[in-house]
Amino acid sequence: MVDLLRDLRLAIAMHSRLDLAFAALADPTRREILSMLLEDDMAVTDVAEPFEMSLAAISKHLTILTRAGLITQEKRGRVKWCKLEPDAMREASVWMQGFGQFEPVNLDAFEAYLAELGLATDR
Amino acid sequence: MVDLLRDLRLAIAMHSRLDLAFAALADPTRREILSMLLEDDMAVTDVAEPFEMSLAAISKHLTILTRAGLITQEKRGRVKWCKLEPDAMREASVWMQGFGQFEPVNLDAFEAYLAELGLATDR
DNA sequence: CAAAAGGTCAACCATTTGGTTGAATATGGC
DNA sequence: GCCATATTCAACCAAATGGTTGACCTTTTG
Repeated sequence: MVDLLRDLRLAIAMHSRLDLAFAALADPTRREILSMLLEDDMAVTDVAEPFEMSLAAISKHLTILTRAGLITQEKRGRVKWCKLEPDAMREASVWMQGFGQFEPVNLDAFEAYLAELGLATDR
Repeated sequence: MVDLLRDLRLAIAMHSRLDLAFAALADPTRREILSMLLEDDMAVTDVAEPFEMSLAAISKHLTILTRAGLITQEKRGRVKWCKLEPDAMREASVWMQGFGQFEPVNLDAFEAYLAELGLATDR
């Protein structure tokens, strides 16, 4: 009975974590931000720079990414640094891989994909 | 120049396709439906049966999954069959795998994960 | 100390989302 | 032909989302 409740809680928690991750990934601005952070950690202002929306909007996006566990933010002085947290994507990735065995993807393919995106990610 | 436009269109299309896929995956009901379809193709009514929401609501969820390309629907007689389309998840999976090399996930792990979900997916 | 820089907060707004209900549109069975 | 079954459509609703602006707080710099 206790186990049942624990499993239920776990299931609910799992659901909501996947909810947060996928919902965070559903927005192109946020995916773009993640791509940027792939290259290096960045300050909030620098993350915002290439976008045409307000700093406040980007700040919100970063909060959503943080709550989803996809990035972490650490304040040093007056600057808040954003850091990619690739582990958080693993859970979602595991969930997805249950649907057909995708052959392990090599980085080359991913880079080719990024290159193909071109304008959108080329920075 | 033509190539530039083509790439731009491609980038936009790519974005929206990923948007649709991730947004579709962000809802627990829809993920649950995908899990169900993992076992077998199902009619809309049968998909709706375990859920506590209206048939119309499930019908909408199925439309969203279809537009995201995650399932296909084929009408035979008065019954509309829903079929998992695992390939559609590959693109999103590829995108995600760019963020850290996840070791190839074995099915056992996924089944263990499903088992752990227990109540939510045990049918 | 005063001013500038880095971020967030709060209030607001339009749009989208996820659900409902009741009517409508096939299709199948008797 | 008629009724039940399978599914969608349309109108509606509450809540969430993604954006804005202006005020605010904190830290650095001159």
